[in-house]
Amino acid sequence: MSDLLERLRGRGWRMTAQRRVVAEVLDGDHVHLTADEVHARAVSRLPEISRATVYNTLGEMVSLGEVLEVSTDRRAKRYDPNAHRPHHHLVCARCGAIRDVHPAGNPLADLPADERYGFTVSDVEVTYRGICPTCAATA
Amino acid sequence: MSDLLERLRGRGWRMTAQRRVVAEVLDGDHVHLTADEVHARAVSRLPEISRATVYNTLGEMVSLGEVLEVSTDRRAKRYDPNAHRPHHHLVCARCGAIRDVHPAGNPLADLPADERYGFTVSDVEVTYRGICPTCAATA
DNA sequence: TCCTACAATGGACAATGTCTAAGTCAAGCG
DNA sequence: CGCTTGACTTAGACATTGTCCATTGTAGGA
Repeated sequence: MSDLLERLRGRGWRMTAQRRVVAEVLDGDHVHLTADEVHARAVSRLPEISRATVYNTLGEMVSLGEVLEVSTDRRAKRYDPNAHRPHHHLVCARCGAIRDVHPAGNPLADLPADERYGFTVSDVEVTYRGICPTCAATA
Repeated sequence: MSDLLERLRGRGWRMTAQRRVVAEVLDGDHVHLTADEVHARAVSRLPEISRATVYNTLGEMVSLGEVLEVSTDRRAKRYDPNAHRPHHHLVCARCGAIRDVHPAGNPLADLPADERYGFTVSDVEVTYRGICPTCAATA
């Protein structure tokens, strides 16, 4: 049984077949799926699930802090079930493949006070870009 | 006369009224405009300019490396004429305001070899998020 | 089992960006 | 200066991603 599903259940979520399927798809393999990819996989298990429900469910999981939204390009948002280990992302500029990475150092500390313009800075997001080995081989 | 315009001219660009207007709008004040905002401002100087031309022109300036594309949210891409000074961005989570910032340190060096998964990493993009003073005041 | 509030549905709508076919024009050339 | 030509512009259709809403369905408690 899925950890993600367990955590959601423990928060008093009303459990429905749709929500179960979305959680299972997300938790299944730790790739970073788009909402439409989640929908496609969910449909194969529960054919009548609607697109709106998938969007709603993903949005709720993000609000609950159980799933992270990742936007590495200007295309679709991606959903990352690995919300409880802070991490950043490494993206292939050619094929869009994404890996979680854990850089050393704390970029938040690297932003001096005189570069904060009075903002209350609470979060930082780091995206590394490059070419993955597969794309490099077929260059 | 605009620096940006000068640089573009020096690259053998065919100079048209439309391209001139787009370059002037971008270079005018160093905010980070969306494509549609650029279009709106361009229209006020050259009423018959089309949306497609603005998109095309911005895309060409990005390809030439004279302008940077910035995607800080899921909404529109923004265009940053400050392409020749490397920098990162600080974004207000509430109103979307963007400031250029220059953090200390080099995040590229913070990614150890065993976290690179064979990628050739060439670039890193850092987005700080927080609340700007204006939004904090009206909270 | 029945109720009721919460969830799901599907289809319209919105925002952003891309493409295409046809017309227009900048700039080099004679 | 006036052609010629191919690059540029245009308008609008189309694509993608995401949101909204009114209606229908259902989980879970009494």
